[in-house]
Amino acid sequence: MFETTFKALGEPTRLKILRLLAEQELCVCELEEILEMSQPRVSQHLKVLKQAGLVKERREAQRRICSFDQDALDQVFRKFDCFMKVPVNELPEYKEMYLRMVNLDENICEKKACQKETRRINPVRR
Amino acid sequence: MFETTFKALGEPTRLKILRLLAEQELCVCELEEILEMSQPRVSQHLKVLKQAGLVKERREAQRRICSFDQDALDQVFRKFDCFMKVPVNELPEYKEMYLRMVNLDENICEKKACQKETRRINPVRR
DNA sequence: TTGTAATATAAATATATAATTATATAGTAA
DNA sequence: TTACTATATAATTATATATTTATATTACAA
Repeated sequence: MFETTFKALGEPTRLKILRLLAEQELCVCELEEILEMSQPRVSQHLKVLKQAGLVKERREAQRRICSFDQDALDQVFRKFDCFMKVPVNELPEYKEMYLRMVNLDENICEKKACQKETRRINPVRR
Repeated sequence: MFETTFKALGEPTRLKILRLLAEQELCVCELEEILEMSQPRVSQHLKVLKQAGLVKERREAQRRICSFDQDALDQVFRKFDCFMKVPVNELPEYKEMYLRMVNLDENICEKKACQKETRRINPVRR
């Protein structure tokens, strides 16, 4: 979920498209002209932005007029902020990791070294 | 700059690492244990996070203890917010695009079609 | 209804990123 | 010193993403 948004934002062409759409709505061929990029290139990046919910689109004759959804972005950022600040044990998807974290041995690294040793003595082969 | 941050955030393993570090500081081998991932894998993702300025590191004997830099993240988000909201003509790196945007022809798309036609009549060959 | 404008999508290729495996380094403790 | 612990880095391989080229779709105008 956050991954989709951040991935969408972490690409220079998409960031440009988004910044331009924040200024005014534009159709694909206008973006093509402004960015000096091919139509499929623009089109495909727009698809990613739409899938991430950052761009909305309205139809007018043959054209698809794209606009930036500021509210959607704000909402993701707010949710991300919560995600990062809530105690990790309240995140179901982190349950297992949380358990391993609280059970961390003081000498975890040496323990691993010990396991390595064991493995060297009784190696598992296939 | 934003690209680096968003790219760092837009990858599931790095997001997990960051979320864990938001809970408490951890050394590489502890992350290894919690995430059940290989040492180079953790190490390389940490490198990306450090380069993006999201993770700081302190040394204690052989260990490198990593921590999440919440302030750095907040600052990037604030700057990104400004970047998205300032008028685009105030962004030097968008100067050329801005000019093309304000000079957009009403019939930009048809114009392109016309250029295509010209190209078909006088094709450029090598 | 036919041609064409605007856009999408598929296929092929190029490029970037991630993961694994192997090796190097730097600090520590015997 | 020497051996080892913790981590980094390099090289290789695997995988994902971006770009280009070619083609399909859909709405409109003649």
